[in-house]
Amino acid sequence: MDDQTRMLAGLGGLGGLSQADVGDPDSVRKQQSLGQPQQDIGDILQQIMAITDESLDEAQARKHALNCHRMKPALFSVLCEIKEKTVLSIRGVQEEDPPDPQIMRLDNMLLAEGVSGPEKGGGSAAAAAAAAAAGGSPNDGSIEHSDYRAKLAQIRQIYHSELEKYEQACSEFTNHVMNLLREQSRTRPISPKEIERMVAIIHRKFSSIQMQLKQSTCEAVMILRSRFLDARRKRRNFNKQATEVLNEYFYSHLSNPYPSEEAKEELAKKCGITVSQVSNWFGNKRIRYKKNIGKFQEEANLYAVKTAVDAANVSAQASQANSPATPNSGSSGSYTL
DNA sequence: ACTGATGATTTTTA
DNA sequence: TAAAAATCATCAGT
Repeated sequence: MDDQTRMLAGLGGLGGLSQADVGDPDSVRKQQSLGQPQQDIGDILQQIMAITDESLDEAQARKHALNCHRMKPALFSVLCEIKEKTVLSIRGVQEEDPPDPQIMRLDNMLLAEGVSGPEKGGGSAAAAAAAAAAGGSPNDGSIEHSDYRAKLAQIRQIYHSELEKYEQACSEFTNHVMNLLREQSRTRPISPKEIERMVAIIHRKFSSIQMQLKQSTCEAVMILRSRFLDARRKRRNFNKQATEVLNEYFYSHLSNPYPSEEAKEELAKKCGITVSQVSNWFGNKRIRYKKNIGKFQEEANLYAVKTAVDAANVSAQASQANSPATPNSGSSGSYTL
């Protein structure tokens, strides 16, 4: 409303000015050339207002007539220019969209899990790598992991089909809108920039939908992981010999049961476990021993005897080397009490 | 099913 | 930052 009145006022002012310089011999011609379009504009506006009351066919015909009007291109460019200067300069400024950190995080995770990576090959390779990393001992685990892999593949398949569906819908919709806008841009001042902007808006909407999909996929994978790969859920006790080695070290260093990094490495090697597992074991052992020394007394005595026997064994063997005539050179088992 | 043992993880502390 | 402490989740014997 306000715009309209202002525009009319502006036009009136223009007319007043041109009427003011009467001395100019060109003024008559000017007035004619200005007056003629003004009248045309009025006609055109009236025609436009009338369109709503007419049938579609008629409207179409009129539209065509308008399109063919000699003033149309000029008016159109003016409209475009005005629009460019008002709307776009106001709203089209904050165009930069930084890559959403959240969606990047999700993408990275899905890639790491082998869900969104390259086709089958990458996925199975990742799964195999995960299986190899998780399965410390080669004998067990392959059955559980095949289950895990199957479930992961299922998630992967759902994810991809959904993603494809969204992508297809997005491009379909974008094409539709673009065609519509292009069609309309012949009669309405729509710049390519605006079409671009619209496409960007559509893409943003669809990508937010995609993010939801990614998020739920991530959740599913996490649940699957915690169900199958969380070490606590498939804990295996160390074998007897390993715990024996660890206990031997622990009780023979009872005054300072803190193996150095090198000692841990050696113990890990001896027991067929990792260094961090050795650290865990000593952490658990220290706190549990301290909490209830009485409970561990028997075990402590046992290992004290064992180490003493071993020492004796070693010295015996040493002395045996000195006097090879000594009988009963048998296994350490014969010394156990 | 119940329960103590045990390996792993998380939180607290020095 | 490593160790202590608390806690979790499963194992394994009954």
